[in-house]
Parts: sequence; structure tokens; C-alpha cells
Amino acid sequence: MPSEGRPVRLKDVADHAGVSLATASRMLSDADYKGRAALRDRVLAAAAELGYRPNLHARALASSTSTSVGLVVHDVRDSYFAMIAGGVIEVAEAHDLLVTMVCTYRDPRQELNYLRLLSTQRPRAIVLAGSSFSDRAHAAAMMEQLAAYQAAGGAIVSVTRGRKIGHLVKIGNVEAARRLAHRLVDLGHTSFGVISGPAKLTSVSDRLRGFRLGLEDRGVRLAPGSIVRVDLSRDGGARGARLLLDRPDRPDRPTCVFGVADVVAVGAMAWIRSAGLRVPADVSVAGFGGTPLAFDTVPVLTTVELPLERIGRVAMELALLPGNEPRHTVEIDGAVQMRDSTAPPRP
Amino acid sequence: MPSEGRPVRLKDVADHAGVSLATASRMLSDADYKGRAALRDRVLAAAAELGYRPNLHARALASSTSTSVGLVVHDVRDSYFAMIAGGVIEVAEAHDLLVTMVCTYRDPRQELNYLRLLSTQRPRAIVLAGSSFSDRAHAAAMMEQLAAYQAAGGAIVSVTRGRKIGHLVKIGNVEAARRLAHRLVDLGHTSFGVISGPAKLTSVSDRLRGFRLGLEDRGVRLAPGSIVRVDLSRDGGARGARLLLDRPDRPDRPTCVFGVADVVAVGAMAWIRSAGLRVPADVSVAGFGGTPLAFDTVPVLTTVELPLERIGRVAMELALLPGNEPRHTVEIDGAVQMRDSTAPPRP
DNA sequence: CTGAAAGCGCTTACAG
DNA sequence: CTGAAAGCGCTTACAG
Repeated sequence: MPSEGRPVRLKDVADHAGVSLATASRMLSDADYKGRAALRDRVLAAAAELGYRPNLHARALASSTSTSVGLVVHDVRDSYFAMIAGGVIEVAEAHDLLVTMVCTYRDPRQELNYLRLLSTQRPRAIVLAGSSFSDRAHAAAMMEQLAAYQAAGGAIVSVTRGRKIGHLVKIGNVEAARRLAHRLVDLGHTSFGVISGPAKLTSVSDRLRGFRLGLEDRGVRLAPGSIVRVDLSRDGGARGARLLLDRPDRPDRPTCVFGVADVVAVGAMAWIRSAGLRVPADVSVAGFGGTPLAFDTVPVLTTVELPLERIGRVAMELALLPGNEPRHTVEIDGAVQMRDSTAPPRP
Repeated sequence: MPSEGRPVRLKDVADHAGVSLATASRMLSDADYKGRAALRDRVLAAAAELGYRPNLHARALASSTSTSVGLVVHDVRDSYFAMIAGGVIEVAEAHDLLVTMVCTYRDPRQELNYLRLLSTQRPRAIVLAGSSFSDRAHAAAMMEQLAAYQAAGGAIVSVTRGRKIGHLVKIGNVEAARRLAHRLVDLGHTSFGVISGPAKLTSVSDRLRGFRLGLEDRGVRLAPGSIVRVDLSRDGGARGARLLLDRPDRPDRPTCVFGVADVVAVGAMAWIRSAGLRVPADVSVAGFGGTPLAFDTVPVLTTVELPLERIGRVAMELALLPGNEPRHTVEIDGAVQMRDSTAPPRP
């Protein structure tokens, strides 16, 4: 029986079943409550017949309990975040929780802004999936918001390093990038170019630092000017490749290019191809992330594979933990996957 | 001043500013309300000082107005939906609306289930971004839910054809697939294979029908057995390619394979390559969708490009329209992009 | 086990 | 322009 006009309320169900509001409420939403079987049946039947859907707002207000979860990402269109979001949503749905997602487009002000907007919804948990920013003032402002949110009983999970509050899914950016560097040097490369992203992103600076450490472990140094900073996008990657490689006059052209994110490496490969160079014969290319698009490039991209969906699932599972104390940290490691886009440099 | 324990309420702000609850409410949430400037300043200052965040649930309950939007997709991990979601979220954020996303994984029962869960949140609009199912009973059940939701004042937007309620973003699947077929026949192909998806998805059957019509326009028929049905995934595409092409005994191997979604075509290309065949020299491959991954295959994938982000933006804009009547329909056309994965068949 | 009543944090007619 | 009060749709001590 589709309702006409206003939705049916619990009171309608109670009246229809001939019980009190309180009893209807208990029968419908308290799983532990048994009650008289006859009443229970009547209430359930009435709810079904009237097509009753509880009003989440009323429920949240009365019980100060919420069934929503906030998810903050930099950009859903980026499959890095789409995969993580998939993991978060999968676990949330299994618990009848609703995920509200917000995109910051890597703008600290938007991050703060949307965090505030999100907390307005009093979600039971907030998952911050995007890398944090290395900006003290911003970190302090975030901290203030998050502390207030947590004090009110909300759970916090960050997929990043260095957040001083809430649970952590810690991605081994530094170590994985370091291992990748080892493998690339072992291939024979000594001249590298790095297409990096915005310096303010801690994940970017971690990957860059790890990569540099890895090279140093093997006695290789990054030449000055061999790091370029671009947007973390396909176009950014193409631009980065051009900046690094489009200088026929200089003999020190890198033989291997590392893009700090797959999408950047893929953009770089596209530019390299369009410039008439071959991967890996002329230039080796490596990425970072393990997004699906790394599988379908030709040659298949050498990258650090992160289990993105699992990261999302783990984050959501941490969010489900009762209470914020003790703080939990789950470390997730990346796996270096040497594939076809890298090869020894030409002699 | 971070709150300790419970969040600050409007009453706290009102007390702190020395005004009534009503005045504080008006100053803070009614943009048209002027009031005495002195009071206004006191209220704003108090809110800022105390770090007041309104409780959305209370606000929604009292004003029966909501700032959330429900988004139903089949799978965020699929960049087709990630791009659409990006468009929806972009427009929603510009209006301070929060998007709650739910994934059905192409299961009609989950679709219904999550639609119900979503309507529990009384969102101001629901955007159904995934293709509908060609299942009468399920369509009727959806219709009942949606009608009740709409009767209660909610806006509905579907990105599909044939929904009998709400606004529509209508994607020209039939016509675009038809034009693609024309172009492929014009290339010289007469023997086609189609890697199709679940028959229950209307977008899939539309693309298939359009493709078949296009072939018939040119006097070409699909041989029996030249359509295989797989999951809409990379693995599905690989399996489909194997089913169609891995029969050296039969001479009627298609010279051109059409995958009804990019992800399927990409999977097919991967299998073809692994089987030692070349694209397009041995087999041409075409996809449908215009997802980012179509750009980075080598050879670059011939496909029907859909403006996915724009579809999301348009859907959200329709969702913002006041009232559900009159119903609006925005038709979005796909653009056939002939790229490197298709070529004339070998003589 | 059940019901009457208070209360969750807001908004909004209704008076003044 | 401002305030006191009712009400949004639930949950949950508190009695019985």
C-alpha cells in the first residue's frame, strides 16, 4: 500500500497493531526484546502492511546513535580512491551502515570544510582515506575538529601516517618506494627522473623520500632537476615526462622514470609513446599504487601494488571497533611488481 | 575551544549570546532573516567561540528538510560509476549537500534493499545511476518504493531508460551502438563476435540491440554462437574473448569483437595478446563507455565515449529541481571514437 | 512484559 | 523583530 503524502510513522504502526508506541518501537528495533509473541506478530504485520520505514533522523536524535559513516577521499574519479571506497562500502553495507562520501580534491580547506559538514550528520565513524597534508596550521585545525568529534563518541580512522588521533591504517609508502628503488638500480639504472606530486601531501613526500633512500642505499644520487612536481593526474604525468625527457640537448636524460602514483606513470608512458620513444627500450617507467589501470597498459606497468580494496575493508573494520581506545594501527605493505615497463638500460 | 563530552547545542549558543533559542536558530540558519545587528553579531560570535555544529538529524526532523542525497550505483570500483559519482558529488558539494552512496553489485535484491535503507535517511533526492533490470516483479517493487518516496516529497533521477517515475538522464545506448556497428562494417568487417553482459541489465540489452540493428542496416548478420555473456569485468572480458576466439578448428572466427563495456573490451584485449594474437592486425576490438582506462590501452581502444562526469553532474542538477513535475528528460549521446584497436580485416 | 511520559536538538507558526 | 511553546518521530528510563 503505497503511502499518499506523508510517510507512515511508528505511531501509525502502533495504532494499527493496537499496541503502545513503546511496544511497537521495541518490537521493531530492539533485537533482544522478545515480548508476547502475539503482539510481536501484530506489530510486524502492521509494519509490513503499511510499508513502514523508520525515520533515521528521529531515531538518531532519540538514541544519539547513528547508522551513517563518513568517508573523506581526495577524488572518487581516481581509481585509487574508488577501490578504497569500494572496500569501505562493502564492509559498511554488511553492517547496514550507510556511507556518506565527500571529495576534497586535495584542497586542505575543503577537507576541513567537508569534515565539518560531515560531522553535522553525527556519523558513527569517519574514515579519512586521503593522504594528510604537511601543513601545521591545517593539521591543528583538523585535530580540533576531530577531537571534538571523538569526544562526542565518534570513531576515527585515517589511512595515512602521523595523525595523532583515532585508528590508523598505515601504508608502508617509504619502505615500499625504497624497495622499488633497489630493484630499479639492480636492473642497472643509475640515472633517474621522478615525477612527483604536490609536496604538501604526506604520501607523496613519503614515496619520494623512500625512493631517494633506496637509491642512496645503492650509492645512486638523484641529480638536481631530476624531480618534477605535477598534479596527480594523467595529464600531470604527461607533463612531467615532457619536463624530464624532452631535452635532447642534454645528455643526462634519465633512463628510468618513477611516477609517485600509477596515474602519473600511465600519463608519462602516453607522452613517451607520443614522443616516439619506446618503453622500456628507451626509457623505463615505474608507478606506485596498484590501481587497476596499471594492468592494462602496454607494456604492463611496473609498480608497487597496494591492496586497495583491502585497505578500505580494514579501515571500515577499525571504524566498527567499540571506542577509540586503545588506538589500533594496521600496517599495510606494498608489493613491488616488476613488470614489462622496466628493463635494463641500453648499454 | 574543543568541547569535552557532548557537542554544543543551539541552546548553549543562545544562552551564551543571551538570546532565545528561536532567535539563535533564525540568525544561524535563516539567510533571509536580518534581525538586530547587535544580536546577530553576538549569536555568530557565540557559535564560533563554542564551535557550534548544528545537528542535522534534529534539523531534518524539525523542518522535514534534508541535506543528503542518495546515490545508487552498481559498483564504485568500476570507473564507469566512479566517474559518474564524481560528477554527482561535485554538484552536490557545490550546494552543501552530502552524498550517501550505496553499491548493489548488480543484484536486484540488493538494489531494493539499499533503496529502502537509503529512504530511511529521508534524502532530498535519490539518484539511481545504474542500469535498471528487465525484471517485471523487481520493477514493480522498485516502483512502489520510489512512489512512496516521491509522495513524501523526494526527488528521483534515473540514469537509465524506461523508469516510469522521476527525472531521466537517458543515454543513447541503442543509437550509439548502432553507429559503432556502422563504422566497423564500413571498415570491412563482416564477421563479428559480441562479448555481452548479464541479459537482465537494460543497458546491456540496449547496446546489444543497437549493435545488431547497425549490422542489419548494412546487411550483416550475427552468426549463431557469436554472442557470449559474461560478467562486466576484466576477467569476464578475457573469458569472452577466449570463448569467441579460441577455436582454431573453426574457420568462422570473428575478425572483430565488440565488448559491451570498456572493461570487458580491455579484458578481451589482454586475453588476445596473451594468446599470441595481435590487435588490430589479427582481431579488431571495440568497447563502450568512455571510461578513463580506454585511453591507456595499447592500441588505444575504439569505443563509444560517454561523458560520464557530465552525466553525473546533469543527474544531480535534475535532482535539485524543485518538485518532480513535470518530469524532465535529458538525452545524452555517445560519440563513436575510432581509434587504434580497430582496422580493416586482413584480406 | 507493557505503557505513559519525558526528552533528543532543532524549527516555526503564533503572539506580543 | 523577538520569545515562549508546540511539535518533528523516535527511544528509553521509570512505573506498574
